[in-house]
Amino acid sequence: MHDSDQPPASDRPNAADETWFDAWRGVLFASARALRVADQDMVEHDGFPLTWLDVLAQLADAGPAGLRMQELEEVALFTRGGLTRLVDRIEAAGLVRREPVHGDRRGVLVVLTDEGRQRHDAAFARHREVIEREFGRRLTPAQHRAISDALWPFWHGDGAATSE
Amino acid sequence: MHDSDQPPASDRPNAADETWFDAWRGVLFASARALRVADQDMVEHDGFPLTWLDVLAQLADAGPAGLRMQELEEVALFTRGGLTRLVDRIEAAGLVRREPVHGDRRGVLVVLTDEGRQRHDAAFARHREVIEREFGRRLTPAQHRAISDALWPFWHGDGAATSE
DNA sequence: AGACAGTAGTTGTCAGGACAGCGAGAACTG
DNA sequence: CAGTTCTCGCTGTCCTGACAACTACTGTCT
Repeated sequence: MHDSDQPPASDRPNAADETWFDAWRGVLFASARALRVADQDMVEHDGFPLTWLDVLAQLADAGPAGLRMQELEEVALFTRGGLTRLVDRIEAAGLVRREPVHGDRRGVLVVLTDEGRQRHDAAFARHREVIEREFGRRLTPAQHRAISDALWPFWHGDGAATSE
Repeated sequence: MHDSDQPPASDRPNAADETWFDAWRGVLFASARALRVADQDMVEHDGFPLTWLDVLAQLADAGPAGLRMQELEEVALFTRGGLTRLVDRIEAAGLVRREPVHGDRRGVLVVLTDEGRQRHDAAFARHREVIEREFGRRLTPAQHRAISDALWPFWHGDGAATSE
């Protein structure tokens, strides 16, 4: 947020100690920009926001058995709390349904409906295209590799989920 | 969000067409994780959230003349709308004050107070430390360089600010 | 079995962000 | 200089996310 007019790191090799901050800024801006565009696009074309895709994608990955609220909350990227109402909305739209858990009457199983799966598939395909356009195509394959390798630990366990 | 258990891109060089998606995921998770930790830390230690720092930092960069609401909205990273109430809160906390614009009675100039500058400096210093810990120290200098160079266009003009 | 702690999910309540509409003022036009 | 249009920031209203009770149920311990 500061020093916004400095040249890229490659132009000032003496500032090695500060380079991490430029890297951070890049990550921050790239994600903020792409997410905003992707969210707008999804609301416009699919009729629901990115948070819904987050939930639907987890359920699509989980298979036909669905997921319990608790499991869903653990794996979802955006929503840390307030999952109840989010699922309420998605259920009201008919993309998901709640079922009792066999053997635990406290629990609730969230399952994709047929329409939910279709809408997810369509939205996810479109989402990939948007991200590819807003992010992927702006970089070279070598850059993809470099970023992917460097940032891989952040989404592969590593305590990335909740806290330290 | 899918394929969450695959090895990193470096382990499956044949999937070159898909590597951008892993890079995206890395960017997404890295920023989400660091931002969440940073926001929590800031609320806890500085008493205000990251959105305030965003505003304060822009004002600190802008110099003693301050910024008009409109300019502030253009450069702020997080807040797209609703800047009025955000500035209301920051003003109520005494970190900022509104002044009339000489020669345009519609406009409002937002200026840092002395306390605002002090609080900004402290919060920003701490914020850097948190980001360095949560992001910087997890990567090598070479990786910082690679990411910084690749993602630099996203925050350096390029239409990265608001829309296409 | 009865008491007790732990777990699962929902609900109440409130703060923050999104969006549309508003009035005041400025700029442009004839 | 009157009329129109545009800009600037504020306000009303709704929607979503955060946090804290609260209910229902499970499991354990004696």
